[in-house]
Amino acid sequence: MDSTYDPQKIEAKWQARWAEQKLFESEVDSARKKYYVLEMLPYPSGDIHMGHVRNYTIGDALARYKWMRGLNVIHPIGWDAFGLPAENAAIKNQRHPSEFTFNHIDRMRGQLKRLGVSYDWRREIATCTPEYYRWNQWFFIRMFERGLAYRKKSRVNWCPSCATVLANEQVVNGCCWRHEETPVVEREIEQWFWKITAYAERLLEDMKELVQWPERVLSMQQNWIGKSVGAEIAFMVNEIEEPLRIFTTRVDTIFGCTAVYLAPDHPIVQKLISFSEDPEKLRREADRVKASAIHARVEVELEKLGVDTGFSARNPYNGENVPIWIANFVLAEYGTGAVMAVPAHDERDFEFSTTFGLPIRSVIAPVGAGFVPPKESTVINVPSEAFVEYGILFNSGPYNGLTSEIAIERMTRDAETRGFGKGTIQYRIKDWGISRQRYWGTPIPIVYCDACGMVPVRDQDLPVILPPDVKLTGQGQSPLASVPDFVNTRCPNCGGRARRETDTMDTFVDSSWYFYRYTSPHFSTAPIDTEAVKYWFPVDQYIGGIEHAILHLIYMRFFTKVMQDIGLVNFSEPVARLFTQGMVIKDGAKMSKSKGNVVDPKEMFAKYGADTVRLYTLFAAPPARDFDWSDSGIEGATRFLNRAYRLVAKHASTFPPGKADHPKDNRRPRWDLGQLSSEERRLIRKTHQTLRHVTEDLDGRWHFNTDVAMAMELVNDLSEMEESIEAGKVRPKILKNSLEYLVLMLSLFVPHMADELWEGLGHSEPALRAAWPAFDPEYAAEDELEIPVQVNGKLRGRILVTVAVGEDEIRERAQAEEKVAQAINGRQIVKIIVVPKKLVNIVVK
RNA sequence: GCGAAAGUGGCGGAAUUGGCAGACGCGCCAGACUUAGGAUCUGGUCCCGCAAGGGGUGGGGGUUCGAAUCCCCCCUUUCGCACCA
Repeated sequence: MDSTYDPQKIEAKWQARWAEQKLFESEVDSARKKYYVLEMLPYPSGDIHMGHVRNYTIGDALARYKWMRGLNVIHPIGWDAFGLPAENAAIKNQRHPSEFTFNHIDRMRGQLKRLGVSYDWRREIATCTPEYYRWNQWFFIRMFERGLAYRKKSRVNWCPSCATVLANEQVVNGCCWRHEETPVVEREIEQWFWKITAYAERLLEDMKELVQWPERVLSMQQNWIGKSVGAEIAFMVNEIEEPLRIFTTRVDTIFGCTAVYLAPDHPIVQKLISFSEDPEKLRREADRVKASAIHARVEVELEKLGVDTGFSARNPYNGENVPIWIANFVLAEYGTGAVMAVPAHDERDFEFSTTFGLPIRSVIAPVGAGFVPPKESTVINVPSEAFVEYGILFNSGPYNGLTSEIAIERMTRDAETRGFGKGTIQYRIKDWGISRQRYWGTPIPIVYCDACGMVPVRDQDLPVILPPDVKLTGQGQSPLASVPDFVNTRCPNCGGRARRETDTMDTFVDSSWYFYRYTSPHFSTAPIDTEAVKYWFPVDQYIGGIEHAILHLIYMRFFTKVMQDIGLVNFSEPVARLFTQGMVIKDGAKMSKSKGNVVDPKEMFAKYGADTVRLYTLFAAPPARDFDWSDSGIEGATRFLNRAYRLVAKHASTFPPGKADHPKDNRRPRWDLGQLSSEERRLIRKTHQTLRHVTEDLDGRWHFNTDVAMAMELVNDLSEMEESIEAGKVRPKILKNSLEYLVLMLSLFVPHMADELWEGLGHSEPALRAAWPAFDPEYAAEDELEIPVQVNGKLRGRILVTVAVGEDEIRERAQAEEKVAQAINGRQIVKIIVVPKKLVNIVVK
């Protein structure tokens, strides 16, 4: 072993050896307990960035720890390889997207190997290969068969300059991201949807199982699904005798209804216009309201705007006629697209009514305010603001005096028995639109036949291969439509002439089930090998960025529920524990090319080595928080590694050579603390304290920065003890034991350097094959701890006590009593209460 | 506006359940070794004070022998949702 640290040499050596020894390869083994560590698969953008480094370093530390704890660990990686950037690059350079994609994968794979992450590379997948995407198509067909995949007309963002469809993310301030001057227009085209709304309730319900997910992610998902319980009530439009359904969560306020508002896009609007006395005028005004609503998607704050249609609707509860307005703030896509206006008890209605001079009628009184409801039911109050809480009903006919809760229940029931309404549940979540008018994605396996209609491709004809020769222009609709050989086909049903669907799937489909595929990446008769999934699932730990809190992490849950219904899996949630790491920022902003604050991992590997980059990444901040990169901070990390390496290497050379393989179980040498020199005691204590900290932290808290800090302290202590060690005050056996434990701990964070040192200490196998040593509570106890002493409840200073944590409380007490007796010289002790590490409470006479 | 999280030195951050605030590292200061230092090593580094001592965890109040930690009010920041009826 060299006496100085040469990361480039060491890292190349160990990466080669790990691969040679197949160190990270694992197989189903029902005799052993498994552990599935998963990190979110990267998009092959060309080079890994610091966010990747952080993500994979966290996962790697965990995987290595679980391995050393004796678990059968699966730790896979793959590529989210379809998507827009490759297609855009292809358009620009007139090359094929696969060329970019596979080039990028090769580069990034090399960089991940350079980082030394413990992946089982045999399980690598790329979602753009037919072997993978054929199963996307298989899932599509299963969805189609179950009525979960359907087609409907839907709005898309269309850039007139590009002459193509834009994803929502490509719309910037209402304009195209490539043509900042060109406003995006809406177009209606037929698109495929997956009925995730059918699973809304289960997605909510099963959150109960996700006890190890961050609260933040769950509340974001809950918000996104947006369940609200309410009622649909039909008002009758008097002039055309047609019912108009509104949705409300507050049917108890309906006696305070003074108008009905329609969304500008509500279907009945056109009808009202045509029946209007002055259709031209109403149309003009309706268009004006509509235009302001569209404008609102760009603006932050929308000024409320509306127009009275001149029509009126009958409130079924009290027979009262109220005007029908078109209002710009009513959403067509939520509920029924029509709402009742209760200005006294809704802030938006209140604002609208005061602006347009509509009447305001209170019908709910605050509970317990000593409020006496007015006897006259015609009284119109004019409050200064909307009262939106639940309360007691008045001015509400037969429902007067009821609480809101009871009234909602009873009024909903009455609506049902009298036939003008019903209780309903609304969700904010919408069906998942999966069609993309793009080339670089999974072809949708549907054929259109004039005779048979929409027919799914037969399973045995999958995959529908993405044709390689396509002229990508970025203009017009789906590129696949321009390939006659692809489009023209035979109907799977009748054999007649037919056309293929030319849209491709959203890439979120790819990432919704990729982690199943890792367990049997080459399985050829089904998307997954159910035996392998049975063994490896659920994912024990999933690690990734918070930016996927909603889309990916909901789609993934949805997919698993569908798979459960198909009978592919026998559980409903795929991920037991989720961890969302913070972002990597520099100079106060997220690293990005446009900001010019990017730190390239490649350069860091070349300058410092992978271990230094890993150590710094873990040390600079707890993984859950954002991490602010500092160029001088990493210098500290490399300094530490140099020091640690030299220290261990120097001592290692003094130990007699010989076979000294670490035991496969976690037995450890034991010493009688009383027989040791104080230096030996100090070293053993520090070592076991560090071990305890690191062990407990990896088992749950995940503040790896403090683990690294503890390891630094241990190295600092060893340096300070250098003279005593040279003077022979610490026996080699004890010193070597401490150094070994130090190296095993370091192997989680800086595996290459640790393996080099581990070998230097006489071990023939990598540290990963060693058992994680158990800390000894007695050794890990604080030595001579200073503890506050209270006498009769008053603080009386501090004493030094030896406290053992855990097991033997008697010993703690005996020692404490003796010392305390000395401390309070001679007074009679009635009672002593010892709280280890915290407080000695003494009662004296 | 609603919801969530967070406010600790010059900086990143420590302080498992209330118990020595500032671990560990960066930076800075001084020194050693050096032709040299952006290498390495040693010492110092919350504030006031020569010192004894006192003050100090966004601000104000409270509970407690004891509060960065628990409770109430206020301020600030970040993130998510933003007319969802």
